[in-house]
Amino acid sequence: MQLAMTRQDDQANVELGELNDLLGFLVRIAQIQTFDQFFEAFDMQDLRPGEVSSLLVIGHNPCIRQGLLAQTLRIKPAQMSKLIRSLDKRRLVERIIPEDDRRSVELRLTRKGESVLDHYRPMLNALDPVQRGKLSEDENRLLKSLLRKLVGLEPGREERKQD
Amino acid sequence: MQLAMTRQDDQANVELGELNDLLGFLVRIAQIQTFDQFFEAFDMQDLRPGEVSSLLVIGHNPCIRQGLLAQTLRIKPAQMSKLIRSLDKRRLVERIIPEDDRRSVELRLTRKGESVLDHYRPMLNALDPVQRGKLSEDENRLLKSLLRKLVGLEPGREERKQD
DNA sequence: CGTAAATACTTTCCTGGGAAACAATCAACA
DNA sequence: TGTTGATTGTTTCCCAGGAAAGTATTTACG
Repeated sequence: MQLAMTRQDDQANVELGELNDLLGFLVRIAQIQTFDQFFEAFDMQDLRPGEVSSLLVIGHNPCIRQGLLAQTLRIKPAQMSKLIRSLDKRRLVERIIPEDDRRSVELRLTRKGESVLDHYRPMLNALDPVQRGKLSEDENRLLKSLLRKLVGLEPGREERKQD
Repeated sequence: MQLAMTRQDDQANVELGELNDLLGFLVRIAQIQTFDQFFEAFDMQDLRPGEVSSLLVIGHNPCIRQGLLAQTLRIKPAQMSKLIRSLDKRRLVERIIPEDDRRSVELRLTRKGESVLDHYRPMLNALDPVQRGKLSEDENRLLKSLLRKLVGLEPGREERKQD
């Protein structure tokens, strides 16, 4: 058997230059990698990242309005519309048109949605960089904290309280 | 004039739940934000992120092969093909078919490519979170360092040498 | 009340990026 | 040398996601 090494594989000595110091580039690489890992973990579950995060937020905020959900997850309203329609078709969420504003849509998890979420929730742990041996506990906590600060999100639990 | 505040704007008190602690989510938000900032800075320059990073890497690695460039930037070969074709059409890069392997393509910046790059390079600084007042110097350095570790990239300059 | 503007979501259309099939070239080896 | 298989890049086709226009409902105000 041959060494499956081609000239292409000397990726190591490509000089990245200022790219290696450009946050946007690093974030993009991290994004690709985390997405790959997601699809690896959720393989064949026909649940996509946006759907999982939508289910999570709906679960924590029953009767949240669709527009607010979209805004929270940085998903464009047009796309959220399709996404929710799909979740609705699969009976994972319930669309409620409130009487006091019939333009809007309120969202709740169905029983089925809750159980699906409970079932797949453990998989999220598999995505943890600590689990994957990429970072230490401290590094992981620090990284997330810095990212939250970068994007202007509220501090996580472990940063708010000291217990 | 009315307060442009609608019920939708109480985004602050949406409970993110475990999402707030999920690295993949934070990375996605950061990605969206850095992309927005890129397009803000490079507005109307018809240079897209992948094109800028390609130019940068080609500049630092003259005669790099197209496949290796794609692999380095995590851009799929099919897309790199179009991207390079576009840069070629605009005379920013030169495609060289080497005699010793006529399947492959070697890339160099043209004179025009170099000057375009030099001209827009300062804009990259505008994307720096320190410049934008989002992070301190130390936080920025730390964040990038952690991201590099997460994705398995070589440490940056400031981590290698201590001068 | 009635009309105009704002809001919330949806639909339509289009572009960018991915997967898979393809073409060209090179390497291996009888 | 000739044939098989691997490598490199390209083309084709398809789908997710974005922008803009459209629909329904509500609010503002004369």
